Amino acid sequence: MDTKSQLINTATALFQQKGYKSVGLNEILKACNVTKGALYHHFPNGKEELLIACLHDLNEAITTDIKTIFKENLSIREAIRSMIDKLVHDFESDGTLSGYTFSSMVSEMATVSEPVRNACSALYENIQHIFYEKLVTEGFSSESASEMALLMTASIEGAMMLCRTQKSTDPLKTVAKLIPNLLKSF
Amino acid sequence: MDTKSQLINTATALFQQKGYKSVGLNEILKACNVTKGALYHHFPNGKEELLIACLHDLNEAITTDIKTIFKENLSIREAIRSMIDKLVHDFESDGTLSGYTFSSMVSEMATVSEPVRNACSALYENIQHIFYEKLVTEGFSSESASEMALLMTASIEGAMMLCRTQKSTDPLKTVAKLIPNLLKSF
DNA sequence: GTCTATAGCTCGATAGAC
DNA sequence: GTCTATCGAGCTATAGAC
Repeated sequence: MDTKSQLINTATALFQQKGYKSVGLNEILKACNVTKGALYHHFPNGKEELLIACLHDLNEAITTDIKTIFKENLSIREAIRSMIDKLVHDFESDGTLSGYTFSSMVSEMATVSEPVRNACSALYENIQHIFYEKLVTEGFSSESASEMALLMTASIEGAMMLCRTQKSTDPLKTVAKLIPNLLKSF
Repeated sequence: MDTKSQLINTATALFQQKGYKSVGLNEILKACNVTKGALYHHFPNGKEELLIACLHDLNEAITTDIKTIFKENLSIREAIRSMIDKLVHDFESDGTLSGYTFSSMVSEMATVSEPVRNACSALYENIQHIFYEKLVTEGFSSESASEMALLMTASIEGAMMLCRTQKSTDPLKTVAKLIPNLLKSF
């Protein structure tokens, strides 16, 4: 793998685990055996540029990931369930919440850097849009679909936060169990 | 107000806005005209001890706040609505999300410091417990009530995250609108 | 209980050789 | 494109006078 991708992959994982400010450049560089000179060659604007690259990368990864799941599962109920199963499985296997979460980046940087806030905003919008489209093909009205997509995104992201504080996957499991009920309520 | 409370109040607001690591001790001290010596007199273990004090303080503030709202509003639907109205109003008036959110503290510190993670965990549990009790008095079964309390907490916290990225209060408003539907679905 | 001064460290970023 | 050496700023924390 080329140096640039290596940096992005390592940094993304570390940022998701510990947050943006908690991870120093030296830690990233050491983890993937790259030197400072190489980093600043690929990212002349330094750490923040690297973060934005990570967010763009994450955007593509998450989008294709969710789309694949949605293609393999006919109903949205099954799709959501297998999506959350994947998050739960990842969390249980490596102990870190790396999946579709970037709350650490959002809450640290959204109030501080506009470019970062925009990248995060685009990411959430993409996720919601995938949910939205699936819901519309299942017969939801445009308005209901966009509201539901928002609620699903929010409750999953919020559940990940609870998982992190509790060191448990129960919150995600509960949300997964309840989402079908929500869909019924429309 | 005494120095200690002053430090806690100022630090809490700044941590909520910018996150834990983004706020330096100097910034806090300057904002409330206190010197380093005074800080380390009240919090010998430094910044992290101050953070934990902020979380405990926030815990009490949020708990009494929500309990008051729940006393004034008979149905849980009205209570949730007026609770979220308050969050929306605060966000729109001062532009920062200071309300019942500490996601920045969670995502930065939960994986790094156990004492902080425990304080955050206790805070989420308290909030959920207040919801839970209200739901039980409204006739929900114990199991349904605790599931719903979790879903409500998660979706509200997730919605705040979306509000921050979008610089808009719409996500919170949408969630407020949908929660009654959720309650119906049980 | 509060002040100043400063230690000691890590950070992100830069310069210049190769 | 990658390396090392280094800068200057900012950080948390400490020491000691008052």
